Amino acid sequence: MKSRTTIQDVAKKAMVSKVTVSYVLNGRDADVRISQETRARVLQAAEELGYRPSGVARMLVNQRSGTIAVVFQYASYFSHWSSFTSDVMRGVCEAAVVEGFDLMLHTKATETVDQELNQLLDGRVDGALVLRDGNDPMVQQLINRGFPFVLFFTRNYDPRACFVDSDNYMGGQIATDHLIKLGHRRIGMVRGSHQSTSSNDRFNGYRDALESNGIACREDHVLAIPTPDSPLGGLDDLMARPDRPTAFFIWSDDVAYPVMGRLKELGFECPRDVSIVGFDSLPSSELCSPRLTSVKQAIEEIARAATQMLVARINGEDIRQRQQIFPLTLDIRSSTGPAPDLT
Amino acid sequence: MKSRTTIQDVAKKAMVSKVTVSYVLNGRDADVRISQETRARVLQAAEELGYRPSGVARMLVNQRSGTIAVVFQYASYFSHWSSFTSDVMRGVCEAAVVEGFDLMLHTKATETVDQELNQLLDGRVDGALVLRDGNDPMVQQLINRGFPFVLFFTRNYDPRACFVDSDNYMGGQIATDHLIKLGHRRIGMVRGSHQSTSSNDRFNGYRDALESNGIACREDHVLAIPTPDSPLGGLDDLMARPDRPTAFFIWSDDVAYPVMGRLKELGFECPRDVSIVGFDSLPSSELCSPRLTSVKQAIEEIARAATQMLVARINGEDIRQRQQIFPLTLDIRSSTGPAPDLT
DNA sequence: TATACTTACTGAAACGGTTCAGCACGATGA
DNA sequence: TCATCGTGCTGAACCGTTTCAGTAAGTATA
Repeated sequence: MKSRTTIQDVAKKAMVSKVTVSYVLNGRDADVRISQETRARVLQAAEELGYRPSGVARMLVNQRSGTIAVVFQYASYFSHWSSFTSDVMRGVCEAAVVEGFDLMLHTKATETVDQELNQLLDGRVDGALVLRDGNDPMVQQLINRGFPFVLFFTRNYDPRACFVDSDNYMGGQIATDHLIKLGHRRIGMVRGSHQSTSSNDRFNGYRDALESNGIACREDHVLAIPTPDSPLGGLDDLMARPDRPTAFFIWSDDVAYPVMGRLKELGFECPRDVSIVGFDSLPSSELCSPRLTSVKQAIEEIARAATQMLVARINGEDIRQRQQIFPLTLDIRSSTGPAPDLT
Repeated sequence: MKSRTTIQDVAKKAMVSKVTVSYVLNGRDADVRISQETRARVLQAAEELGYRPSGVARMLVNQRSGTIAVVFQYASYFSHWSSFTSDVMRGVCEAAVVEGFDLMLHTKATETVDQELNQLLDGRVDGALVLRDGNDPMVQQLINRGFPFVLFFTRNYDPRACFVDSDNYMGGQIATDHLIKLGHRRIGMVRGSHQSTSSNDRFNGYRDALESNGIACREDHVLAIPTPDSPLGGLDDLMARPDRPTAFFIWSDDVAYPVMGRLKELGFECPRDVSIVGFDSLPSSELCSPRLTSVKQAIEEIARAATQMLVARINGEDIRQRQQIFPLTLDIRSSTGPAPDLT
């Protein structure tokens, strides 16, 4: 295991001090003047030795790593690396390249919050993009420490926190409005976790859309997302009732697919008997049959915005707005249609 | 910008030397004995100051970062962060967590190979998982430098190189065999780049399967994957001919979808008029209509295996086998059926 | 001929840890 | 009483850079 070529090696070969090598290689012509001959000698020595400066040593002295961390939820019912995550990463990568930052991934299922914090605070990253729930204990710790981070796809209203999120409330509204306009009056929802802000916001949007149209929001038409324990449990019962929903607004496309599958098995044709609106507008929603109407988040844009906001924080710039909320749009496809006549 | 709490601060507060702090915090009881009182004092001081050791300083002295890089192709017709990439990352993350390594992402579109190398060789990572084509100039550089890395989903037969790959040749074979067994004799292919080993292997498997069944491989039945410039150009012409293929083996599912779409527009029903076999068996292939028969790679497994191999290399273990090749399977769905009678 | 100003370069300290060798002290054994 | 040993701790060197303050020599200015 031969050890790395250091700046000292280059210095010796070029018969100058390592300081000179540093100045030449970093092109700091403004600060220190180096003669052309010396410069050439240094450059050649570096070239011949195949010298690569140690980023680690640099980080240590500069107190800056030029790297940002992306922190994911480490466990969830859905896979970490779904299409959603892909879009997120694309946005983050793009923005990071532009801003000149490298990326670290923190999806590690460490034992304790403390261990996770060690990872983030050990100087290897200048800041973090956090895709955890805004109430995660770790988030509070980061706030208290004054560590530069930006939440995305979630919220935390602490005045010291920054976040970029979709307008989930609006998402619930436009999905529900669309169904109401199609004549549906009994609109069910398959909702996400009660712990998650996004989930609650979507639900509130759904409820308010109903109520502002004079439709009562019925608890018994709201189902929880399936888990390994209770996979679509309530759906069969609900659809067996005479006052069954004629449409569903569903937490996410990933959940909408199996729901559509189950409804078909139960003999309901979509959209003739029941309409479905999903959330995320995954690429697959264009391929499935019927093509799924779905609320679309500007995932890449949000990811880019969050990255830019983080970089601004790292650079100590004044953040004009610490909260950014992006509007949502509805991709109308063929899984939604006029309400059936059930009289 | 208050500077970080250092080991020195803890030492002062606990009234010991920083060496003692280091020993206590690292639990090096075997090497150096510390009294219970001192230990307690140090621990408390560290706790009260909220001390987090600098990973950077550690890396510098240990000459080891506990981090591996994942290097992606920086440009391609397909999106970086497709479902394929998701699966790859899931496998890599899992294995990295188990092995105790952190992850850096290198998808950066740097100007030159040299700049990219700087990134990898600057000591921030102990090794790299490389998802570039095996002939990428960067790969050769890494080999020459003796940098620990493992290629995956591609190959390089240099004896100093390590790789983990799918048996693409076999993939081409089983896809084609399946079609032949269904009675197809005129089987087209939409092939990938001529530069990529995987692509050539798949093609060779396809060709050999044909020929070992007494069917000539016809150049005019082989199309290139669509690019922004020539989107599915040759397909229309090919299908207009009387000796058109009755089946296609297609480079990837991502390409298969638009091909299926176009065939439908041209009035061909799948699988009645034409059968399609894709490659990757994406989740969407279960959702699209008809459900797409597709060759499946053990993506996560390969990613895990590559990660483990890399860690072994980093740890200086003797690598038993520097090449691992994983078999492929065929997910038979409804896009393939008996050959139509075209007489 | 003394003074100031460039030019070209360098020594030493710092960044925040780890490791090695060694030291002071009290207890033990001969 | 002296050598030996174990215990508990520390000084100094080191990892590979950058930065600050300075120095020595040559050149222009007065």
